[in-house]
Amino acid sequence: MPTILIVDDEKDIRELISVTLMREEDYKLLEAMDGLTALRIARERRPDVILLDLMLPEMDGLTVFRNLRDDARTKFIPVIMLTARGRLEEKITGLELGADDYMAKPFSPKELMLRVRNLLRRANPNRGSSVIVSGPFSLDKNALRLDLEGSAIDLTSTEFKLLLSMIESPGITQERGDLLKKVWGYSDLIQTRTLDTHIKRLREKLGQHGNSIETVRGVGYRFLEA
Amino acid sequence: MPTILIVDDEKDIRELISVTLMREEDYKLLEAMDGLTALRIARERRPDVILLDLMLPEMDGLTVFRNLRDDARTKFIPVIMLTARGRLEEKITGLELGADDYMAKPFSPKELMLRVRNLLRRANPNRGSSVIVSGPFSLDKNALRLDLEGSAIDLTSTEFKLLLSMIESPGITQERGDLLKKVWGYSDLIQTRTLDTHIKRLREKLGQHGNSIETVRGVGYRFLEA
DNA sequence: AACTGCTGTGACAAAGTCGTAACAGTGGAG
DNA sequence: CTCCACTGTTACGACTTTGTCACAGCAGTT
Repeated sequence: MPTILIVDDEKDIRELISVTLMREEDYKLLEAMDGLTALRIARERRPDVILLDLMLPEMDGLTVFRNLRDDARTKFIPVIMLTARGRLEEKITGLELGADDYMAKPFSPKELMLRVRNLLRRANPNRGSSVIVSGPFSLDKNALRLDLEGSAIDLTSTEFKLLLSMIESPGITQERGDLLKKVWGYSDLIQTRTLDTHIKRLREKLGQHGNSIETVRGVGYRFLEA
Repeated sequence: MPTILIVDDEKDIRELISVTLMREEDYKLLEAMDGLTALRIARERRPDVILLDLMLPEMDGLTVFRNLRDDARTKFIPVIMLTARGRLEEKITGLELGADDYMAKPFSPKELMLRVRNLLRRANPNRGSSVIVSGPFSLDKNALRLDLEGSAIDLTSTEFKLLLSMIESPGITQERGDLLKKVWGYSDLIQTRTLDTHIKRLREKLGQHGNSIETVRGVGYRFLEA
């Protein structure tokens, strides 16, 4: 079910949107009333679409938007900006910054529906399954890249496969034999330090998060859940 | 039969929920009216799902929830939070803390049914099976780790296997020969002090709970049930 | 009390495991 | 071709785990 995050400090608007959306399709709705909360929710729940009002207390909408785009976890979530009719400058700035759509209040329910559906349709195929997220880690299978707290870390393909194998089942210990088979295609029996070496290289690249990879002596390694 | 714990101080709500749930499926229901009782029941009976109202006398729902998550015995029990409609902050906090679902009162019976069934389906297969619990002990097969009253104790793989062999049938005496066969693969006849040595090391690591392992002179050892 | 068989304990050596550095082979990019 | 990042392998030190032994202590019996 698609998840939609609504960011607006006016309760009426939030309810109007909820009602409008829910009338025709099944969505999961999240709501935030201020920018900081919105950013937090966006990072943690990773909605499929964000409806972002530009008039917010404290942190204004454009700033929220920039923050969304600067963080790997939320970089690709489509955003529809909302604002009072006629504030042309904001509109221009917003679209310049890369907002995916823009709506002036008051908007018609039908229009809202259409825009949301539109974004959902075009947004999903690209990403979704190719990005795996766990805590501050975000693995992009296509780019073979790891984003850690927003900054990119290049991994070699072996390192990537290794990390992926562990991160796919966080908290579960992967036995040495299993990892060797999965990543290298070796049979279980083999006696080698290759695995250890690559674990070491991974830990180095993960920096302070290196200890997310835990050694389970006599068994293997496991990735700690966030 | 799945067990469900209802935590709410309003009798009406508890009854409403009971009636709703029992109408369609067979559940075993437990009830608690305050946080402390809820925690105790949760630890002792280990329900499959907990319905937790956030408005409770004395200890509030979020605190109860944190306590549930901090204790290895209840860490993985899915929780559905209940609260009066519109208390958005609580909802956000709850979900942030890792609540598995959330419902605003008043809720429709059908919705309740669906969410409970949903959680039951998805909760157990993944994680449940790897953790074995007995009294204050909680063995995590994945981490080869023992949680004793919430704090972690590292065990070597031999110690782990040994403890597991005994804890799987609490109260039943395991003969020396059986343990040697199970843990070490030795034949029964062998004469060795190895078993005793490892029992000793286990008792040491268990600290004050070391006497949960009882010697049955001339036969073997047994793990006392809580 | 003395005896006897079983258990607990501390010490130790052997085996096993892990992390690390160094090195060499490989293949692709320029 | 040359360079270089990537990879697998080896050697080695540090540390942990394990099994064994000798012996002290204990429980139940006589």
